[in-house]
Order: sequence, then C-alpha cells, then structure tokens
Amino acid sequence: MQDIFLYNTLTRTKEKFLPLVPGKVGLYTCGPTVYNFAHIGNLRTFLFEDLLTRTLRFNGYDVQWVMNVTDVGHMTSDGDAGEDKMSVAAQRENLDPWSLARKYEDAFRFDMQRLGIHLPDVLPRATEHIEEMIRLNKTLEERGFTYETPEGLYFDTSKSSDYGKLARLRLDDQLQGARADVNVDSEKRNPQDFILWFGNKPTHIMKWDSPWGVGYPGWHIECSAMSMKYLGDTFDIHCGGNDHIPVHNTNEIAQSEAATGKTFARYWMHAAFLNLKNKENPNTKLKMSKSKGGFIQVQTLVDSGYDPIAYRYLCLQAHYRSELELAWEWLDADGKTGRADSLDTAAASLKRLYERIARAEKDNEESLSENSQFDAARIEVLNALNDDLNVPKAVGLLHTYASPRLWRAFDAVLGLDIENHAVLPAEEEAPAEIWKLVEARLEARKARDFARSDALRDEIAALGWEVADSPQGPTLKRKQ
RNA sequence: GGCGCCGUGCCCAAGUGGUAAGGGAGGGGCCUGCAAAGCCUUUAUGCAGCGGUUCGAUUCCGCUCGGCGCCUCCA
Repeated sequence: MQDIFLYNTLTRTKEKFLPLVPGKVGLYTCGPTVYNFAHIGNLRTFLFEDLLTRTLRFNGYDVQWVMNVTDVGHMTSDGDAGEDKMSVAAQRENLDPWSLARKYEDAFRFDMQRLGIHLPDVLPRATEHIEEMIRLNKTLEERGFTYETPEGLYFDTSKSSDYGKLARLRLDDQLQGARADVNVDSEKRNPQDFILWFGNKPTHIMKWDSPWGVGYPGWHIECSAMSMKYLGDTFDIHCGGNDHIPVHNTNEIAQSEAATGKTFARYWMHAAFLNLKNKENPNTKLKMSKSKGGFIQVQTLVDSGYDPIAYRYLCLQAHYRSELELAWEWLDADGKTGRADSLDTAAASLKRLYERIARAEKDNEESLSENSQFDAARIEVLNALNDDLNVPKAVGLLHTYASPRLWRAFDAVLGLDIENHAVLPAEEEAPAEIWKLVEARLEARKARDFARSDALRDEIAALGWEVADSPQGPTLKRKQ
C-alpha cells in the first residue's frame, strides 16, 4: 500500500496517514442543513470529501463514510433565539418541517448525484438520533461539564482543559459578540460556552421531551452523538468546511472528549471556500450563504446551460485548501441563470478531453502501451493524489501523459464519468434528400463553383445538418 | 483586538532552496476554395513590493501593500 499524507488541522502539518485499524477508515463529515437547496459552495466541500473517499478506496482502504443530515435546530437568524430555520422555511413553503426536510434531503441527494459525488455510506438524520443526543448530554451532566440556565443546558468550556486546541483559540482575546447579529446570553458563565439543549420551547414545532425541558438539541451535539454511534468514540478522519474550525468542530471535540475521555477524531481536514465574485461590481463580494438567499445551486448551473460535471472539473483544478474564486455574472434580474469565464473554460476543456479520449481509443492510440510505462505513470499520479489530495497536479499529469488508459484508471477517483461521456457523436444516417444535396455540392466543388457549393452548405444547414469535408469525402452530422 | 489564509503569465491554477506543471485564451504554422476539427509550435530571466539569510530564493525570515475567512448554529 502506498503512503498517504494528509494535512491535519490539529497539527497544521501534513502527516502520514495511519488508520486506527489497518486497512479501514472511519470518516465523518459535516453534512447539509436541509431547509433549503445546497449551493455550489457547500457542494465544493462535499466534493472534496468525495475525492478523499475515492482516493482512500483507490488505495485499497475499506472506508466507512458517515455524513449527518441536519434537519432540526437552526434558528431563523443568529440573533433570534426563538424559531428555527426549519420552521420558518416550512411556513414559507406551506409544508410541515418534516416534509420540508425530506424535500430538501431528496434535492441534496439529487445534486450530489448530478455532481458525480458518491453518497456517503450512512446519512443519519438528526431528528432520528434525539435519544443518542440526550444520552450524551446526560453523560456530560454526570461528569460535571454542564450547567443550566433558563435557555437550556450549557457546556461549561472552562471545565475542558484544552478547549480551542483545534482552532488554537486564545480565549482572552476573543471578542464576545464580535458579530452584531448574534445575541449574547448573559446567563452564560463563559463567553464560549455553548448550548447542548434548548429547554422551555413548548411552542416549537420540532420539540422533544428531555431532562432539561421540552425543546430541541443544540447544533453541535448531533455530530458528536452520530459520529460516535456509527464510528466509535475515536475514529480516523473528520472533515468539514474551514469555517467550522473555531466553533462547531471545536465544540464537537470539547463535548466528545469530555464525555469519553478519549481522543475524538484523529485527523481533521478542512476545505476552503468557493468565493463568488460579482462581475459587474467587483468590489461587492457576494457571500455564498444559504440564510441570505440568492445563491448558485446545481439547478442554476443546469439552467445556465452548464453540465454540472463541468463544475466538478473546475473544482478538480484547484487544491481543496485553496480558495476558489468564481466570477459569476447573473444574466437575469431574478437570478435564475448566469455565466462564469472559468466555468466556460472548464466546460470547453472537459469536452475536448472527452473527444480526445474517444478518438484516441477509436484509432487505437495509446501513449502508455507498455505496461511498465503505464505502471510508472500510474504510481506518479497516485503519489500526487496521496500527497494531501493534490488533484490539480494529478490532472496536470494526466493531461501530460494523454493516455486514455490512464484517464480511465483514475476516473475512479476523479469521477468525470469518462465511461459515458468519452463517446464520439453517434453516426446518424442522414435522409436521402440531404445526401442528394451533398452530392450536388460535391459536383459544384469539382466544378469549382464555390458560390453554389456554399449555397448548398447553407441549404443543408437550414435542414439541420452540418457537412464537413474530409479526405475520405464529405461527412454529415446533426447540427447541435 | 485575536486566530488563520492568500497574492505565480491575458484568465484559472500546480509547484520547488538550484532555476517556473497543467487547462483555457491569444500568436504563428501544417491542412484547407470556404468552414470545422485535428496536429505542430509559441507566450513569465519571472512568481505583489522592499529588505535579510544563503554559493544560490519564487520557495526560508522580517517588514510593507493588497485581498479574504473566522471569533457562538455560514461548507
């Protein structure tokens, strides 16, 4: 087995990956909140996780990938301690929160599929793990890590000796309420204490009984409860967007390690953001945010004429720890369609790639026909992937080798669906009357009557066919 | 105030203490009546700026400028 090196946020270094159990990997990744569609920024992170999983599997690991589905517990805005986002969206769409969650969970699965992202092995829903969360909170309570306020049950971060180790927080220098949209609960003992259970929420639609009153779970606890349920108290890799480092993941570690006394996740990997640039107004940064609306989703790409795989290919060309800028230009006022240069480029490049592979295979051209050459190239590309998922380098190498065989081998990781895309356009037989025009044009060309030849080309085009001259004679194909 | 990230050709983007992958786009060429495709070739003495360390820095260190993320429920 080849060595794999991964950048671990805990140590801020690339480390050799050694799983807990040889040959097996337990992977947990923070999943979607399902009160709205996922946007392509969210999906960039899931795509990174897909690439990680595929790379590990390519190396022969047996990977168990768990991703939570958050279908409860988010507030309307960060300053609102009352309603959750599920309820508000439910009212907006005239659906009960449960149906709403299923609707967007289905949409999430569909979008994942459209981007060629393999679904995780387990997609546990928060609402189906309330028991586990309550049990975990009880454990924390028994171990003396909690206290109650009228708002609910809190985790006391001062009881955790190494709180903030992931983010390397210096707690004294953290500004409480640095964000104006977050209100501060004055009953908290320490600014960074976080809620484990919201009690006293009897009017809430999604609510459950608990030792701390009727209410619903705090946001962080679901990830601890579900990851430990499916992967054990200690597991190998935990992933997420890098915005989760200071708060969400930090709190996951605090509560999990407080409850078990063991290391939670051993390797932490975080994906950088996709940033949206506003083309007309470069000074205005568009924030890819679900709660603020107006974001680009997979359907937006489709409606704009892009194959979602082109977006995947674009993402493959940037390292997961680098921010990726997308200069998106909306084409219509209601924000349904748009375009981006980098996506145009990616789409064009991908189309040519498919054609090259298909043509090379048809003509039996293989640059790495010797097995020894192939094996050496394969190791080289694999080493790029195993070096902290350097997919851009791997793609560069694949382009350089230009070997259909190598492309196909690594499509198991890249997921460009070469199998179904690298096909020459079907040779559709044109009707006899079209061929008559082609014959006539051939005659005209022989007679060097190019005016007539061009007129016939136009006539053929008007009937929906494109004629191309080749050394073997004219060929016809359907106009696209 | 704190934590952290980034600045590589027209665009996107790898990379390295020893002299800049790859993808697009553009230029030139082959082919071609035209068109399209294909193929070949070409484009950074340079990696924000200024210092320092070094035989040698784009790569390490410092400062400056510029951009960005997070600091309690945004991937």
